[in-house]
Amino acid sequence: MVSVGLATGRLGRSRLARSSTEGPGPHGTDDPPAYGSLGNVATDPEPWILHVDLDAFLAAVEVRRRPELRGRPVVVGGDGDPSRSRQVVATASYEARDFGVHSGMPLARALKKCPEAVFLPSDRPAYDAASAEVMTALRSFGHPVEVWGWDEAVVGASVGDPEALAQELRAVVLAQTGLTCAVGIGETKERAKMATVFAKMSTERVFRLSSANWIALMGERPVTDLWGIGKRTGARLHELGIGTVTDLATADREDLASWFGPSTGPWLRALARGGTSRTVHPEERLARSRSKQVTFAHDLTEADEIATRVAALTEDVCRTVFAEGRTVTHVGVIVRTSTFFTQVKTGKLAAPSTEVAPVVTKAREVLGRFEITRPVRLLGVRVDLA
DNA sequence: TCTGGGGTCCTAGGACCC
DNA sequence: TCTGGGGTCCTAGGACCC
Repeated sequence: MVSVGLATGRLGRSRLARSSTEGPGPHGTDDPPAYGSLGNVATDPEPWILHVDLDAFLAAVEVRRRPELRGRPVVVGGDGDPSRSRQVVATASYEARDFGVHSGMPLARALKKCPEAVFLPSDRPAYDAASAEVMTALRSFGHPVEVWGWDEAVVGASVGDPEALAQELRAVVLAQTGLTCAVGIGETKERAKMATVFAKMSTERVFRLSSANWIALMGERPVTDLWGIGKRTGARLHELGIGTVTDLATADREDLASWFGPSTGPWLRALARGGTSRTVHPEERLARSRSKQVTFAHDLTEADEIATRVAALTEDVCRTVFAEGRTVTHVGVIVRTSTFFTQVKTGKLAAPSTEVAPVVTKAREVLGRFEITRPVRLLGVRVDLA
C-alpha cells in the first residue's frame, strides 16, 4: 500500500544488511544474529523474524472510528474530494479494492470505478496515534520491535513455534486496537517481509518463508517479486539474461558487481537467496532529512510566486525540524514542471544552522540555479539534518 | 491511469589537492 | 610542466519503498 506521509521512512535498505562479501558469518551472513547464535548449541531455538503488516491501515483506522462505514468501500486520500484533480488514493479498503480501486490511483478515477465509495481526507495525526497503539501492543510481548512506518513492524523472537507467536501477536493487536494484520515469518527480515505476501492471501493470515521452502516458492518467480527489486532493476536484469529468482541467486558475483556496483551487485544476489538481515533494531532512529512538497491545483508561472512558495515551504520544514531540536546542514529544492519533468538541486549551508533565515536564503539561492521554462506543477523543499 | 507526499540509500562524475 | 594516481568533498540523478 501507499501511505500518505509515512511518519518515518525507515524502509529503505538502511536497516538491511548490505555486505559486499555475503559472508562469512554464523549463517553465511555478516550481519550478526540478534539472538542466541553466539555460543550456539544444538538445543537452541531458532531465531525468527516476524513481519507484521496491518490491513488497509488508513482505511481501517477510519472505519474504526466510524463503525457505520464497516463493510462499505472506503477510500482515503488527498483532501477527500474526488472531484478535485491531482490527488490520489492513499489506501482503499478491501471492499473498495474489489471495485478495482488501489493506491496511487487518481481520486477521480476511483470515483468512476466505485461511485458509492466513501471518500475521506488523510488525517495524519489519527494515523500517528493508531500506529503508536499498535506498536505498544506489539512491544507488550517483550520481544524487540523495529518500527517500519505506520503500518509495519518487525519482531525478533527465539521461539520454537513462531506461528503460535504470530497468532498471539495478531490477537493482541486486534484486542487492543481493533485492527487486523497479517504476519510473515522467516529467518531474515527479507524473507519475513516476502512471507507476508503469502500471509495476506492465506486464511490463517500467517505464513512462513524459510530456507526449507524458499526456492520451491520463490525460485521460478520473476526477480521483481523480490522486495527491493523494482521495475527498473528488473528490466536491467532481464536484459542480462536474469529473469527468475533462481537465475539471480546463481548469477556470477563478479558480473553482478560490475553491472550494479560493488555494493548493489552482491546485495541483489543475497536478496535472491533470501536476504541476510537478522538484527532487529528496536531503538528509534533519527531522521536524516525532512521534506515538504506540494502539487498545486493550478500550475505556477510567476517567478515571484514560485520564490515566495519556496520560502514558505522552507520556513515550514524548518519549524518542524527546529522544534525537534535538529540542525540543518543542506537544503534541497524540488521543481516539477507541467511536463512532469522533475529536478532536485541542493546546496550546503555555510555552517550547520538552527535558524530559519540562513536556510531560506540558501533555498532561494538554490532555486535561482533552476532554469524554469515551463509552468510549475510541484515545489518541494528538503533539508538534510546533522 | 495526466500521474501525491515523505523518506532512505547508492552511484557517478567533476573539482580540488597532494 | 605535453601530465599519473589516489583521496575527499560535493552535487545530480536514480531506484525503491510505504
